[in-house]
This record gives sequence, C-alpha cells and structure tokens, in this order.
Amino acid sequence: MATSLAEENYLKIIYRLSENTELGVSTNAVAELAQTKAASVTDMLQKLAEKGWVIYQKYQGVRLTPSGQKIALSIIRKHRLWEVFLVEKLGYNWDEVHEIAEQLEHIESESLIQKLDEFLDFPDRDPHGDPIPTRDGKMADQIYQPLSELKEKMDCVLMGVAKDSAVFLQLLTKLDLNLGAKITILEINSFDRSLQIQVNSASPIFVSHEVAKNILVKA
Amino acid sequence: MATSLAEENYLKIIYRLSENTELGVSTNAVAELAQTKAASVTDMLQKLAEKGWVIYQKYQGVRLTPSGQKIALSIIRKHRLWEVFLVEKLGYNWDEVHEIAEQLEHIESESLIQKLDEFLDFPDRDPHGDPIPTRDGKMADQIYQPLSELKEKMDCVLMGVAKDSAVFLQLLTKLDLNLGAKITILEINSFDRSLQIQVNSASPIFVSHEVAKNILVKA
DNA sequence: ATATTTTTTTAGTCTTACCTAAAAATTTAT
DNA sequence: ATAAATTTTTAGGTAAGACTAAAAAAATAT
Repeated sequence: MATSLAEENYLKIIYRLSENTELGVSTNAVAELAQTKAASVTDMLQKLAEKGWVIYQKYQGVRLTPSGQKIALSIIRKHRLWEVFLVEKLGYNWDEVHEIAEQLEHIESESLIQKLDEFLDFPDRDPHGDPIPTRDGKMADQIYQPLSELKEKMDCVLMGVAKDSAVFLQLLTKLDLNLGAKITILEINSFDRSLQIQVNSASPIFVSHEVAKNILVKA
Repeated sequence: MATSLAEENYLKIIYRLSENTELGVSTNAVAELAQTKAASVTDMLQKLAEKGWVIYQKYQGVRLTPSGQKIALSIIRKHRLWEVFLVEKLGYNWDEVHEIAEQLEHIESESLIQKLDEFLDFPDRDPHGDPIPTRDGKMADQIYQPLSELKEKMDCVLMGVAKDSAVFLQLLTKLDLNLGAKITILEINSFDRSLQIQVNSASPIFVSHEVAKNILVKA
C-alpha cells in the first residue's frame, strides 16, 4: 500500500519514540516531534491503525506493527544513506545534512537506493555514527555508550552522537570533537557532572553533562 | 514565495508548452500533460495568477511571467542535473531516469544543487542531450536539428532526443542509436518519409519518420 | 448568420492533513 | 476517595488540490 509523506513521517517518529520504551508511545510525544497538535495526531493514528501499520487503542498510546516498522526502517535507511552521500560525495559537514536528508528520504525508488548503497560502497553507519538498516529491515544495535557513563581516567574514541541538531553538532566541531576523536576523561565534577576532557591530546576542555550524554564513544 | 509540488509541476508544464508557441497555452493542453481535468487546471491557473507567476485571462490561455519562468527553469535545471547524476554516477540507462528525476527535482536546497553541479563537473547537457539551465536561469538553445530534416547521403552524429519516454529510448538503444552514434542517411523513402540509415558503419536499418523527428543530430 | 461542436469556466463535492474549542478519560495530588 | 490537573479524544472547520455535472464562451460548420 502506498504511503503519503505525512504518514511516513509519523511512522518514523513513532519508531524513534519506541526505541527507548517497551510501552506504547503517547499522543503528546508524537505531537511534539511532528510539530503539530495532539488532535491532529489522534486523527492520523486512527488512519494508520486502519491501514494496519500501528496498534492503536484510545488513551493507550500507539505501537508499530511489523509492517509499520518495516516502512519506518526503510525511511531511516534512505535518510542515512543520503546523509552519507551528502557528506562523502558532496562535501557537506555533518551538521548540514539532516534537513536535506529529511526531503530525500521520501524519494520512492527501490533501484535508486540499491544503486546509491553500492555507489557509497555499502556503508553501515551514517555521518553521525548511527547504524544504517539493511535492505531487509534489520538495524544493528547502537553499540556505543554515552560519554557521560564513563569513569575518570578512561580513554575512548568518539564514534557517534545521540542527537543530530545543527547547533549541537556545530558545538562539537568547534571543540574538535569529530568522529574518531580520541578522548581522555581527566575529571568528573560531582557538583554538576560536567567533565574535564582532553581531545586528541590537546589542552583540556570542559563539557557539560548534557553534552556528554549525547556523545557516543567506544571505550 | 514558497511553491508547492503541484504548483511547480504546473509551471514546468506551462513552460514546456510555451517553448514552441508565442501564444498563450490552452487549458486543455495543460490538463493533458498534468494528467488531470480541465476544471482542475482552471482552478490552479487562477491561483498561479494571484501569486504573480502567470498571466491568465479567462478563455485566453495562460503564459508565464518572468518570475514564473524563473521557477520553471530552476525545476528543469534540477531535473536535468539529477538525470546526469543518475546516469553518470549511479549507472542508470538514459531510459530509466526520467521518473526518478521527476521526484528529485522538487528537493529544495540551493546549496545541494550547487554542490551537485560541481560534483558532476558542471555539465551543460543532460543524458538526452537537452541543455541544462544555468544557475541564473538562462538556458542554451537546442542547437541540434531533427534527423528528419536532413537530406539523403548526409552524415551526422546523434546529439540528443526530442522525447524522453522510456519506450522510445529503449527502441533507440536496441537500434544502437545512442548519444554520439554516427549516422549516415542512405535513402529517404518518399512514400512514408521513412529513412534507411547506417549506424556506426553497421548494416543498414530502417527508421520511421516519427522516430527520425525525435532524434536530434549535429550535421 | 445561425446552429452545432468543442473548449473553458463555474458550482458544488471529496479527501488529506491540519486547526480550535469543548468533552471525556486518565493521572496526580490532597 | 475525591478533587484538580493533565492528557487525549471528539466535533466541527479550513485550505489545497483534485473531481463531476452543468453553464457559458469560443470556434467550427452549414
């Protein structure tokens, strides 16, 4: 069955919100990410349920069916492959590609994605370190952990980010915190959980707990 | 002012229909290309006129204003650049790219098109030999002439096509009539104006007048 | 010059995806 | 356990872009 642009965006949002929890996703949570009103979300959830892409019961939140999940994963696959293209082939920075990929992810063509995948040499991570779902809808786990979970004196390598807003990524870039950066935790401030770290053996810098939470590293 | 997908497609169609004639474009002609009904076209023409992109007077047909033409040319530019990408970088054949480019042409990002143009090394023709409008909205003339206008015994090179439907392009490919093919006109049949031609010095073949009309060559 | 045919427009609906305001259900606080 | 606050749903509307049927204008034929 054909999916409209709006439907695809809803399925993608529901997928994202389902990643953390086993429970149903709330109407309000969807509304916030969709930048729309709760009433509109209720409308759409009913339509998605009729089409068999979500399980929806009034007041009980929503969860994806296998077919809904398959659609969501295919959108995410397209989004992430296009991001690789934009960065690797067109020379964009990692903070510039999200919005363009939001448009490109809705282009409909099986063969296009196959050829793009091949052209990019079958990448398995996007420029933010996120895994790219396979053609048959399997996505590797996020195997990296937030920098905020490490202890003092530990070394690690920056492998990804948990948030891809432009302002956040621009901050990281300014701090020389790019993919592959070597990080040493010098000290964790117990008062506000901010960290003093060393990036690629340069002079120490401070990052807030909020920032550290969104930096994914391999110990 | 922002343009919707539907508006962009109408402007593109009106541009195409204006290329041949100085007069206004008829409602029915637009309806046919837009694969919609005349009543829907009338609706849309009124909206486009309000936005200042076309001059429209009841029963008098429609023509593009400079701003409407600028939008149309930017869509055509995007369409043709994406076609070059699909053929040159992803390995598509020239008969497979039209529909995908119809989707890609609506992606909105100035920087994307600039970077794509650069990545493709600033092509000035698409895979069908059509000129690609420049960034500032100038399009080179179609400098090639239909094969059907040449005389017997003349030699020429295939530089483009005047029609990019998949069936037509597949026929050409089967006859080895690709971009750059060397053609010699052996004989023109005065009864039905069909031609006997030689392609790249192979054994002679016949092509109809209809086919010859849509093959563009450099003498 | 008038009648017929064709083209175009108007009028009234439909669907999608959104909205606001009000009602109902659920959750939280006392 | 009940009251208050919050969340969610329903009801009723709007705009874009399509549709059909009927009316009006223009073009063609007699």
